[in-house]
Amino acid sequence: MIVDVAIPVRVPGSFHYLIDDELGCSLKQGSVVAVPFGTRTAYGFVLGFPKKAEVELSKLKSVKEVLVSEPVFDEAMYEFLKWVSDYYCHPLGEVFSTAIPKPFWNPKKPSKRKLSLSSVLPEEHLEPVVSGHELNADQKKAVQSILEPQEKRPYLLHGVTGSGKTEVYMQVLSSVIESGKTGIILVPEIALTPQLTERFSKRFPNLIAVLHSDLTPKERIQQWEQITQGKAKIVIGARSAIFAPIKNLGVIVVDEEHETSFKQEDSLRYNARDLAVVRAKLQNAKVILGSATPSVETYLNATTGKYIHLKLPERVNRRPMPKTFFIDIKDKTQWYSPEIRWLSMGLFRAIENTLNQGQQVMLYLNRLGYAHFLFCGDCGHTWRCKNCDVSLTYYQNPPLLKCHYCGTQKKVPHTCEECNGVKLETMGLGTEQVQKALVSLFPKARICRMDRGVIKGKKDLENVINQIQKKEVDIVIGTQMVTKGHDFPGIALVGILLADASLNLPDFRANERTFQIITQVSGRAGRSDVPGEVVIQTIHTQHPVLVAASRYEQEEFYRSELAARKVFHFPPFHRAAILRFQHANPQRVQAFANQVVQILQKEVENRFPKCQILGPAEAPISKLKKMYRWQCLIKSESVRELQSLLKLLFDWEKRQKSSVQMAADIDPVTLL
DNA sequence: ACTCAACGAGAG
DNA sequence: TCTCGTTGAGTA
Repeated sequence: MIVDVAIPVRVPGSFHYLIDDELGCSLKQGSVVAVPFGTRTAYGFVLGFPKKAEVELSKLKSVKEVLVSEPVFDEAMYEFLKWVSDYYCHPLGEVFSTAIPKPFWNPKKPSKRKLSLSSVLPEEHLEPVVSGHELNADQKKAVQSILEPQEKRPYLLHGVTGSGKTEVYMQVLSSVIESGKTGIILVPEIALTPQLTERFSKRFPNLIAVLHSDLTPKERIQQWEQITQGKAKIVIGARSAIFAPIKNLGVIVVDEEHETSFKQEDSLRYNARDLAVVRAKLQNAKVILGSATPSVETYLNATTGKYIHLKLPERVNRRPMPKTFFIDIKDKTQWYSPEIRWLSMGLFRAIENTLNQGQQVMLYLNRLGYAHFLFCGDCGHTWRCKNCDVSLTYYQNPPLLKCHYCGTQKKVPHTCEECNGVKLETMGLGTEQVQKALVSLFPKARICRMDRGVIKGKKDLENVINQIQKKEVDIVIGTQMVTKGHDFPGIALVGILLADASLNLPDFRANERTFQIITQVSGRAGRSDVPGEVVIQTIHTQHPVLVAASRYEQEEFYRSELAARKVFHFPPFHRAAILRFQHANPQRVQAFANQVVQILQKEVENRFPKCQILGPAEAPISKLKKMYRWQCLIKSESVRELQSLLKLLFDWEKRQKSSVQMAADIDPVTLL
């Protein structure tokens, strides 16, 4: 008997093995087996039982051991994962290993696990909390529309910050479960949304499985088994939860669909939001993409009718949107002092007022550490990472220079390594510096930071959120983290310190990002009875993106952004793929990249007129972890052409057997 | 991904 | 001559 096995290695395709008939009968598609692979033992997923082998029978080795006989994926999941492998140009075995938790396919002690025994659901019966508050008219309309059985298209649930999207999700889930089906809820980072998880657990007690990155292997298995055994009806999780093996799927919700954390940025570079749409289609389920600031691609789909556009234009209880003010921070007369140029007198006064009224303040700055970099005042030398060739961020507490790419850190030097000078200076503002300055400016205020520097895990985050909600903190200084939909009712003032920071990034999504950040941060203000206020410090007080965001003129923003994307051939009108090349030897990567681009150019001329090849060029981070990196960009109006071209290229690569690594990033988040 | 053999520069 | 680190090829 021959068995076809997908092994998690960087090789496309699967491998054939022999197995004796008797043992073979215990296997099914989806079983996990140990097989000899080269000189070592590998684990692999059983795909099928071909009648004939592709290579001579004598070359086949035998399956060593059956590790898990009960399938870890079903037919529907197999179809889905094949689609993923094909679309993202990634080896099938690696797709399986990404989708299925490691303890299932790579058990430390190869024990033949029985999958059907342990039950961990608490047996006590909790009464479900019935709907928190009554839905308003818009929410009701949205729920009704989503539950319309004839409609197969995805939904964009487009609701302003604080409009109660979660209530809509819960109502839909409740109906779906009543009809005997199940749901998946994807959230940007599960650790960042304890509130949403808690609300769902209260509303649907004993029916929720939660998947997040800091589960222990044992907990992960438990949650996974809740799902496979059909006890969990709702899975809540970050991007990888799109692979949850739930049966009878009725709906997938992607909350904050515009968030870039749905995109995995290493190994299999999939986008869980896009896969939600694909999986829903394959399994005949509904899909809801929710956001106050939809991604430009989703917005386009909603306006062309490919998706259904549902709007929640009002905040719950008719709370007004916060009022917005601009302050021109390049105007010297606005500076708090010549030393503190990043804070305007206007914002200072606003903070003072808010504190005097016993309300909370949130300040947003998307830069970790104390300063952007360290340099020598004598010779101008800057400290850079030896592995990655980027400047090291300066941290003051504890004093360290850190690389944000590879994580290397070292002690802060006292003298310049080039000229022995001692006048070391820093440049660029970070949250540590803001905190330090505010402590002396507002000595009575209780100040906390909310960024990756102080929040290491789920517990830290819960603590900080609790503190803020209990009003044990007066001023919160935060990075990205504060934009993620948290509900802080006491915040009356939001200050955006450098609104331009994200505008000037060399990225085609810079405008979109900025618009989303400004809107989302502003949305943290005024969530209770006190009306909110937002102060935006900027050097471009007239910038159309900032103006549109501050006036809540969304249609205006999307209209002009879409027009620009069309003119410059950017997504969503053109699709993109980046090919990345890596090798320890700089000449060899470059040569290989050049060769690939030549081949691509020739193909474009012959058969793929809608594709366009740009590059090759050194990658923006030309050296990462001692590997030299080159890349090229492929753009195309036609997804099909782009896909065929890539298929062709990967077939060619397979025949080359070059030691230069080549990997594709399909639908990249950034083109750099 | 992982592992092994081949290759080549440095120490005895 | 021996040893260690780097590089390339193959996995059924």
